[in-house]
Amino acid sequence: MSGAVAARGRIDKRQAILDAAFLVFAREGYARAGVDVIAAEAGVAKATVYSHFGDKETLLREAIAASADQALTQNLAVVDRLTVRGDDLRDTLEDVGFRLLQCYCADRSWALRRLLSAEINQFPDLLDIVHSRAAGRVTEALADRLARLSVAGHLHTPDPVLAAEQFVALLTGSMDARAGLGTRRIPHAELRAVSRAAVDTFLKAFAPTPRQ
Amino acid sequence: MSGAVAARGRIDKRQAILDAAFLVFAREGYARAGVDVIAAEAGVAKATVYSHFGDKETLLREAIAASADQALTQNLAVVDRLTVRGDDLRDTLEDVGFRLLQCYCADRSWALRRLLSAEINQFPDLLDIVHSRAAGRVTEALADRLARLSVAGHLHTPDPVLAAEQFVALLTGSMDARAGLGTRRIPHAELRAVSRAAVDTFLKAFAPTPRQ
DNA sequence: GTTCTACCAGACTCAGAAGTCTAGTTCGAT
DNA sequence: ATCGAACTAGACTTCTGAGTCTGGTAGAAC
Repeated sequence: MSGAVAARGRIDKRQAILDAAFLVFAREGYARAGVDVIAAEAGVAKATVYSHFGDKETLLREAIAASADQALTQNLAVVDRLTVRGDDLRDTLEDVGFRLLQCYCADRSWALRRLLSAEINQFPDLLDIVHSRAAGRVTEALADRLARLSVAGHLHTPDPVLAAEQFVALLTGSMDARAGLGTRRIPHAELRAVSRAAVDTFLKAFAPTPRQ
Repeated sequence: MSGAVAARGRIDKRQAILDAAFLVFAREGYARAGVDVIAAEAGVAKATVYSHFGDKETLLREAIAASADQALTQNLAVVDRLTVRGDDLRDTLEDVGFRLLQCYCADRSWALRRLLSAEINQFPDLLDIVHSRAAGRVTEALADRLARLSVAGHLHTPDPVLAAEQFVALLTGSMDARAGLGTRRIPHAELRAVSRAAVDTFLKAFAPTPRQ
């Protein structure tokens, strides 16, 4: 007699609540979001939400932390592809750039950044939650890869951290305007073009031999 | 007997309300912000706010529009400094970059971007209000200047719009992380360093003679 | 079978805030 | 002097939403 929703058993209600909470918080903002709406969206009673998380504020923090963890995982998986294979470095960079842009432009990524911007004044600790779990580490990991490429002679980056920052900047710098803060959908072809342009400029600045 | 506040007469209550509204909206977010708080901050009765703007939503739009206008003016004034004088182009670019960063990192700028991010889902038209008045036009104006510099032989930018986008990206790309979305204060020296690094990379990519 | 735990549906309390209304005040113009 | 427009202080209505509580159900452990 159990409905399709409850069929999975009693486990991972928690995860369902976190997902629904992030969705609703992102859509409506913290203040407008109703806990009853979140509960309904998660297919759960309001009291269950409170028994799991205590109050709305805690729910926000946990939902954001979970979302940041998820984003970090995806980003690191992309950065891991940046290895010195037999292929052309330019192609590899363009591919990694494109995939990073896909991560950056995912709905959940925009939602996370918007939500963070929105609530940073009320909950300053959200910054640390997200930064320790996502933003900072990606640049760091990227810097590691660039440093390796430098050592191997494929790049010339005296300051790998700066190079990583600028690579990410060239990729994502124009996306806020292009994507209307996530309200406009961007075609893959445009992401490829942006990545190509970014790699173009990046390699002009950091190619090992100052040729051409 | 009139207090110092009311001494200026009945005029420009409107502007005081707009300023206070932006301040409070930015600090608390649209939903949390109380119209009575805004009125108090503006040194005005709540009824006066309603007689001027009708409702809270209109007040938000007008406050954001006014703030965007202000930001645009400041940014354009900076871009106007990008001319081909006798000086070194690098110095000029670094100066313009530094000043653009100062605009970007002004409290009101962070507040505007955060507020826009926060309310973009509830009020999608805010995007057009701000974009038509600010973000888009700055890159445009910058592209014009870069095109001129190209024609004069000081730069090599086949696509001035792309070059302008990338210049801005190199400048501002790392500021979100550095400034903690505007919660951390950034020393001038760091802004100068970021500008120098950006111009470095920019010139490597777009200098007219592919020398060195 | 009993019991314990997690859950559900919904009623309930309480606080805060939008927007309205009233009565009185100040200022400029005629 | 007086009239009208803009303003003030604050009471008032109404609604929304956080968090609590109650009574009842389902499944798992024993």
